[in-house]
Amino acid sequence: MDAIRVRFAPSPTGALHIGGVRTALYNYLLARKHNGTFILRIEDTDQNRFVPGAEEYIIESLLWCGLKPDEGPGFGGEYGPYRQSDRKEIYQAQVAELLRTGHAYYAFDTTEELEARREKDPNFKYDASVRMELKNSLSLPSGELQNLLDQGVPYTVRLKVPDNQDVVVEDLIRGQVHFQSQELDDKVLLKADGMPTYHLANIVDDHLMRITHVIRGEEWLPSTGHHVLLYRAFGWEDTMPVFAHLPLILKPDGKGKLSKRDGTRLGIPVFPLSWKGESAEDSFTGFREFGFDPRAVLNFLALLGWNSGTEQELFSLEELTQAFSVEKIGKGGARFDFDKAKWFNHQYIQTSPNDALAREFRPYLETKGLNISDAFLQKYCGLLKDRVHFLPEFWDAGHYLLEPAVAFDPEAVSKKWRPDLVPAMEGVISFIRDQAAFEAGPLHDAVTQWLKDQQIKPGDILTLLRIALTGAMKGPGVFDMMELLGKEASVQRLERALDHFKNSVS
RNA sequence: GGUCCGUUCGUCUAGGGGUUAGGACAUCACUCUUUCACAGUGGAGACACGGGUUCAAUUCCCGUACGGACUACCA
Repeated sequence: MDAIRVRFAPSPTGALHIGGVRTALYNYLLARKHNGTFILRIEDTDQNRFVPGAEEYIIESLLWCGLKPDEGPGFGGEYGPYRQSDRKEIYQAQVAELLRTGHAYYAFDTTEELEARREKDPNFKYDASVRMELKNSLSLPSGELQNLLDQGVPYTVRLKVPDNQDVVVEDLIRGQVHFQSQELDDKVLLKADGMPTYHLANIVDDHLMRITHVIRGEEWLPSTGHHVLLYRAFGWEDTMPVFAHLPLILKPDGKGKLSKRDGTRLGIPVFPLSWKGESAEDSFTGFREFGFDPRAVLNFLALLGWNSGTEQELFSLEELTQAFSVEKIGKGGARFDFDKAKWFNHQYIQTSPNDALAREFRPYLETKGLNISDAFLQKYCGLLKDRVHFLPEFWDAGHYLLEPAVAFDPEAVSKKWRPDLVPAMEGVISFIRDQAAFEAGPLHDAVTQWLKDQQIKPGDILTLLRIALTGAMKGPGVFDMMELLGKEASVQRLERALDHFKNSVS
């Protein structure tokens, strides 16, 4: 087989949807698996929908996920330019060819005329059945055509869909899909502004860029018949890429495909990176800012509609590459399950080295104005990572260890504190103060032995020590926390807590 | 409306003519942890429906229902 060349071809009309990231991922995986080429192409042929910053956003998103294009705007490559707005002349030349061979024709119908037509007949389709009633180079007397062109009357170029052809698409995921050409309308190929439509541009570019596989969203399946016809019209059918249409990502609840609205509505990210739009309504929190590890995002996305056929759930990008195959992509839409995404991220946090976690968490700390040493923070992250799903939770789960003062939970205190425990508490604090080895293991052994010797019920005291350190009935092991805090800070906390306990009403 | 696509536990899915229909998330219980988590064990939980084909269908075929996408000079 020839070297595989795939492309991810987003349109810079705003933030890149998470479904787009999945499409990019599958393209990337296929390319990597076969030592092929992963190409980024920017489909910016709609000047009205162009959004400044969107292209940068797309690229930053891909890079954050680790999906670096081999070719694309800013990435080099022999088949550029990779931005469709820079390829205008190419499309126009190709359209001229189609016009010459009779596979396309000029159409002078205005948007208003067509709208009026659709209003009269909701089922109106610009196709062979009505072609001759409309204003185009097929229906116009030959002199009239030249006349209009000379006058500079705006026109579009449409595909002349042939009659009675069975168009077959071999889809890697769905098998054969048939279209009857008479059901297909004469799609606009070149718009009045001289820009190509998606249909024209994607065929021309895929051909010229020697794309071997088109992996794209299911929304393109209905127009794939047109695309095949276009390859035929150009005489490129023998090198036509193989198609694979991906199932959609569905809303977490209810019906329909996942939309950006669902993100705001449910308080979950649906974009890789945060995006600031014109309005608050058009601004979103990204997976990155939510505290996701890109590896978890990729892992989650990969399994949304695809699986290896084994029971493995956790995959590195390299493992995904090895295991991936387009044929194993499912056909049905996949519901976006945020709980699963959360679980994936938890897995990555649990297995991340403490220094990496500390490095990633530090920025959150700085927003709180706290300055904590690397050593402390690394140990801290190690102690807490089992109970954290997202990076920012490192704060919620253990902030009492980072802040000087502990806020005591009155309920916990009243549940565990009894005034007759004063001597035992004073005793254990002074015992702890006398310990030379301030490491969790030895400290644990020494204290529990001491409690035993003093005939004090460990349950009474250990929980109080915990409350003293954390303010509540939660958190890492008591002696782990003491080791982290060090003797001085630990004892100080214990003494302060005891004072607090004594003053509490019990 | 038309065209096209889809349908296995609540969710993501494995499987495939004869299986106790497997796993993961979520959920519940228990164990561990003198806390909370993590982890472990166990429970509950699915082949949309109707017809064929077949000795046998969840699996193949056809319908129906339901869902979705598309139906722009947007991608």
